[in-house]
Amino acid sequence: MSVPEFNEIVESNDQTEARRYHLESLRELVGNVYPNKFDRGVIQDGITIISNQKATITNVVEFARPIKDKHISDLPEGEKPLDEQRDAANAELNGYHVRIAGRLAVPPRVMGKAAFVHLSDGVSRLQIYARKEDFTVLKNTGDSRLSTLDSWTAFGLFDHGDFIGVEGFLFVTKTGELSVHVETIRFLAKAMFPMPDKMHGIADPELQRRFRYADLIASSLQVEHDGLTTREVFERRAKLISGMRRFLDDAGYNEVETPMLTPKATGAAAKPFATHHNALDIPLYARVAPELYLKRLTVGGFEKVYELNRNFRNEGLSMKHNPEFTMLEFYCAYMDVNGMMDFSEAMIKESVQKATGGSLQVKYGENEIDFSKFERISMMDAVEKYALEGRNPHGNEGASSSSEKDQNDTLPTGRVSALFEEYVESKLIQPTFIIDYPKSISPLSKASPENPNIAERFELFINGMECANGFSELNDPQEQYERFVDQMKEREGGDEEAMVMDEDYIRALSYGMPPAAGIGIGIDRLVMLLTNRHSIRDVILFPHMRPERREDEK
RNA sequence: GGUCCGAUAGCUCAGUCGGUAGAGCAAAUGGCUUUUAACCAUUGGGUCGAAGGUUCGAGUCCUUCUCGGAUCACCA
Repeated sequence: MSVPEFNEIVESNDQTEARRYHLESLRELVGNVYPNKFDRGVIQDGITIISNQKATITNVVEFARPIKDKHISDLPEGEKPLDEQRDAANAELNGYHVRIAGRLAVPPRVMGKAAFVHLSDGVSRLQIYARKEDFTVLKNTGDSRLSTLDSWTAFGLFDHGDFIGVEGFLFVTKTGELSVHVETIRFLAKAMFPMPDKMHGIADPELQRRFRYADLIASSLQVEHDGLTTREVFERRAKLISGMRRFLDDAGYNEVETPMLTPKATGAAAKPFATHHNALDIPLYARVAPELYLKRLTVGGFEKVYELNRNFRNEGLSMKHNPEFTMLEFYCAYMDVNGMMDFSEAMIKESVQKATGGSLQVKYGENEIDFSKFERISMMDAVEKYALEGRNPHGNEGASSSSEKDQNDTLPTGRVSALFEEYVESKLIQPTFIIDYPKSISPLSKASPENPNIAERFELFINGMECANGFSELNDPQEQYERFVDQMKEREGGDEEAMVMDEDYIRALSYGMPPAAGIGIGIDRLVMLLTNRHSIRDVILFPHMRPERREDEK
């Protein structure tokens, strides 16, 4: 196997050569060009107010803003503050020393004997102002510092994207922008590659996903953008997930982790990834769902239990499908499907608000999705409402619609679910629970007490996408055994996705499982809705891509 | 897997009817001590995704391939 040269990875061109030259020149001036740490802080009168890890650029900007606003506020666009306003602000701001660190968010604007540049911590940016013969660069090897002349030379070797740490005092410029008047600078790390285009970021979706780090840099350095930046998408994703965790924790749920590598791929109708354990010499499968493990835990006495983690399905990729995706599954003892719909609706509403910053309405493409109300409609009624438009689902002209409900148990379920998938799903834009599923397509679900052919099961559709799936859990081991046998028959009949017999699960149910309801919520799809992203690959940091191939391997 | 679209400088993109390869940003050099998409001047930078074909001549037309996007079928 041939190992590529460093210069093949960091491709040599005029951009990288310039940066390489700057790096070597800096090494001669400051010694170690990749120092191990930099202490940050905000200091007044020699007393540290905000120290070290908390003194991000964002925190420093938030700290200084009210001080500036006291003297200069509501400045109209393009207007400069009055001299006396600025003097008053600076009289106070100059008393604060700050040590901040960040990435050069722009190429330095050097004007002969003074320079401006913005530093970014990924969220906020803060301008620094360095004046020739007015600051020094600290050496990173030894305790000494450069002469002011060498310091100015070193400053000229900083590139857009480098990391530096600076110490200085706060002030506002003539244009009213909060800035740091630099006294000392420490070089922290070099960017060998040029930064993404400041106006357009990374435009090619392949490169956005393949080089997500560069895409994230672009979203913090880009000057203007429409909608959420890539960074904001993943911040919103994190807020949704933490909102859900908090909601469940507060409701008394236990978070657990069940096996990712399982001897049997069960719990969902899906094709698994297969692997092999060498020491045990057995096949293992990446899990397709944690469902049966979580229900074993309800047998074991965890009345409320959840797992928020990845599932793996060896199926096609699409706008809505990634080989690994994140699912929240939870189970609650003594609850039925109706209680579960109530609870999960409340949970989704609250965590959507946490994610959006309070709003229950989000724009998704042409649609506005309103999370404030969730409709509930049976699959049969949905088919009548959206698909048949007056025709009856049996194909018998003249049958009245009132009699159709009574005939649910005699309907060919294949026809209903086919009609549903073909005509109804795409019309379910607003959050809608579809209820009353045919039992035959719900092998882990309990039957309705009113109708033995209907499963107490629901799926939540939003913008035509299935976002959640829940039911009253089947806890009769004998019936579960028979359902597994039926599944195995379908498997033998050629259905690769039909479930396999899980003997230990039957054994677990035979110890007694309380009545319970459960749900699985597709987190990625929910994040798509909340961030107006139309491909699941845009809400997964590192989605699956074909591996890169080098020229000599082709 | 089917269909449609795309790949040109480090980045974002033009490139007309087949006739000398272009711009902005970025880079380099010089100027500028409150700029902010800094500005002014100068300079360098190209295997036009790959291979083959048609042609006097191909970024442009044709074929095949690679990668990506959109869309359809299966999956959540």
